[in-house]
Amino acid sequence: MSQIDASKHNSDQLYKIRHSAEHILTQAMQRVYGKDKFYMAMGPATDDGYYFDFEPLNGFKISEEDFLKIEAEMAKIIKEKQPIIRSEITIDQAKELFKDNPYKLDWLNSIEDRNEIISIYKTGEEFTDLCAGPHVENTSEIKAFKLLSIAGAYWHGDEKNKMLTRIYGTAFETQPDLEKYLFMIEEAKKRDHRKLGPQLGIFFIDETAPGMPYWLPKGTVIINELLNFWRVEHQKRGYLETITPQLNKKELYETSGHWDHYREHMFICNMGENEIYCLKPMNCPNAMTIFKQGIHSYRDLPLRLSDCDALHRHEKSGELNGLLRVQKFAQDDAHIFVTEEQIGEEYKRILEIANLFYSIFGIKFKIRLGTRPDDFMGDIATWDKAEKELEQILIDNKFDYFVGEGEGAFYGPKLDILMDDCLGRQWQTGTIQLDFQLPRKFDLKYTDSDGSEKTPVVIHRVIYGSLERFMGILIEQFAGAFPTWLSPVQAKIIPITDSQHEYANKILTKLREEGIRVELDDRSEKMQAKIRDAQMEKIPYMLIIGGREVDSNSVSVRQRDGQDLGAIPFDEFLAKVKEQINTKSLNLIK
RNA sequence: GCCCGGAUAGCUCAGUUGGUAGAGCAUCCCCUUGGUAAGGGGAAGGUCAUGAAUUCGAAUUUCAUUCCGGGCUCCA
Repeated sequence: MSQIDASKHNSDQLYKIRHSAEHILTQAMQRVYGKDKFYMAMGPATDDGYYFDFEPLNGFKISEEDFLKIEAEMAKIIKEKQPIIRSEITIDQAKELFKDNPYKLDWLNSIEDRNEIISIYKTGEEFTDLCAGPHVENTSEIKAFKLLSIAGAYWHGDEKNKMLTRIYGTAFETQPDLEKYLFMIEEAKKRDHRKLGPQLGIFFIDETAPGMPYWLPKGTVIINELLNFWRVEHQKRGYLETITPQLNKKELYETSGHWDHYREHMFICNMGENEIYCLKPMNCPNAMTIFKQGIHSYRDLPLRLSDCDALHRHEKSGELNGLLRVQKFAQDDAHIFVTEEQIGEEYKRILEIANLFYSIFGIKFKIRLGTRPDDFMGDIATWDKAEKELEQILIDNKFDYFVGEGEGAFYGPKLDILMDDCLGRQWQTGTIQLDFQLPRKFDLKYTDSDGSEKTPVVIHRVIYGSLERFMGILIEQFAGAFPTWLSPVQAKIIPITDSQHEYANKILTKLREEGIRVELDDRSEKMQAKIRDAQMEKIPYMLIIGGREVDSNSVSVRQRDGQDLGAIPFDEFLAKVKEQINTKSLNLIK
C-alpha cells in the first residue's frame, strides 16, 4: 500500500544515491555470501530509501543480525571508489548475460515485449545488473546509508508467485540527513496510536478478541462525540438513521452476492441446517431490505438511510494493524437511493460534508477516483459516463485528487478519501461508491413520474470510514492531545492544599452542570506532581486552586501547552471554554 | 496466508557461558499541606505468553501454538 512510485524522481541525485546504494547492497551480499546463495530479482529506489528482492538458494537464510556484516562490506565498496558505468546491449546479449537468473529473464521478456532499450550498469569489474538507471558515477558518492529491515514480498506483487526475501534500506546525501530521518521515524513512533491509545486509557485489544478493540471510558467519550457531531450534521441534511440486524441468514447474502464473493471474510454461526447465520460484514444488504419494504415514488428520492451498527469482518492473520485494520468496527455508513439524474448533485452534497468534517479536524486528505476494474459488472457506457461525471465534480470543486486506474469496486466507480498515518503509510478512510448492481440483485423499484417502474442507483458512502480507523488516525494527528471538544477530560481541578477542597468541589459541580468533562485531583500530592500527571494525560486545562483563587472566586489556568494564563474569574473561564467547545475549535483559549 | 523478528511485575526495561528472577514508575499504607512537569518511608506484586522436548536442573536450548511488530497479499 505504501509502495511508492519513485519514477518521478528519476533525475534526482537522491534517487541515484539510493538506487546505487541498492546495487552496492547486492554486490556486498555477493561478496559476503557468494553469488550462488541467491537470485537477484529486483531492487528500486523509493521515496524514503530502497529495497532489494532476492530468492534465497541452497538453504540460504538471512536475518537482521546479518546487517552489520553486510553494511561493513558496503562501506568497503564505497571506499574502493568503484565506477558505475552504463551500457546498452541487445536482447540476445542480455539473455546470454543473465541466462542463469530466471527473474532477470522474466524481466527481459517483458522489456522485449515493450520493445524498450536494454541497459546494464556495471560497478567496477565484479558486479553487473540489468537496470534502467540512472546511477551515481562512483560508489564513493554514497555518503550515508543504512539497512533497515527484512520482509517478504511476492514476485511482481502477486500472491500466486513465489515469496522473495526483501531487504529495506535507506541512503542520504549526508550523514546528518540520515540521522535526521532516523530521528524523525523515532519521533513519529511516539505518536503511534497503538502505544498512545492504551497509555491514555482510550482503548486496548485483548488477545482473546484480536482486532476487536475494547473502548475504555475515555475512548467511548470520543467515539460518542464523533457520532454526535455526525448525527447532528447528517440530520440537517436529510439523512434518516436506522438500526438493522447484526445476524442475518445466509440467504440474505446469497441474494446480495456476498455469500459467493465475500464468505471468507464473514463470521458464520452454524445453528444447524437451514439455519446458518452470518454476522453482518457490511450494511448494504440490510439497507436494500429496508428499501424493499413498501412502494416508492420518484418523489421519495434521494432516500438517505444511515446505519452505524457494528460490523465484523474476518481478516487473515497478519492483516490486522491496531485500530487501522480491525475485525470489529462501525462505519458512519449511509446508503442513498437516487435516480441516475441525481447522482451528480448527490455526490456534490456528500463531498461538501467530507470537506466540512475534515476541516473540523484540521486534516488534509487526498481523493482517489477509482475507475472500472477488470472484473466489473454492468455496461461500459454507464461506467464511462459515471466516471466522467465524478471527475467533473472533483474538478469543479477544486479537490486534490488523482485517478486510480482499475481501482473502482466491481459494481461501480468510487471516490476514496486517503490519509497518512504517523509513519507515512496511506490509509483509506472515507469512500463514496456508486452502485448499479445491488439494487438490481434485490430487484428494487420505484415509480417514475411517467408511471414506469425503474431501478434506483445506490450511493454507498462513509465520511469517517470506520470510526476505529478514524480514531487511530486522530490519535496520531493530535498525538493524543485532542481538541477540547473531543478531550475525554477537558479540565482538571488541582487544589494546592486540602483547605481548598470545598471550593474545588463547588466548581467541580458547577462545571459538570454546564456539561464540561472535569475531574478533581484531591490526592494528597504536591501540586507539581498533580500538574505533571495532568500533563501526561494531555488534559487541555489545569485549574489551579489556592487560597488566592478561593478568595477571588477565580481559577488559575494552566494550559497543556505550558502556558500559564494566571487567575481568571470563574465565570469568564466557563464562558471561554464553552465557546471553544461549541465551535469545535482546534486551539486552546490562548 | 506468506517472509523476518518479538513476548520477563499493571507500565518501561535489566537478567552474564542453562543453577527456579531484579530496578524504576504505577498500586496500597504511613509521614508530608506545598503556587505551575515527579516530597519521603514502608508493604505487596511474576507458573518468565501457552504446550511439549532435551537436561540432574530451562526465563535462558529445540519444536509447536497463540498473540504482537515490520513487510507482502488483501482491505474501511
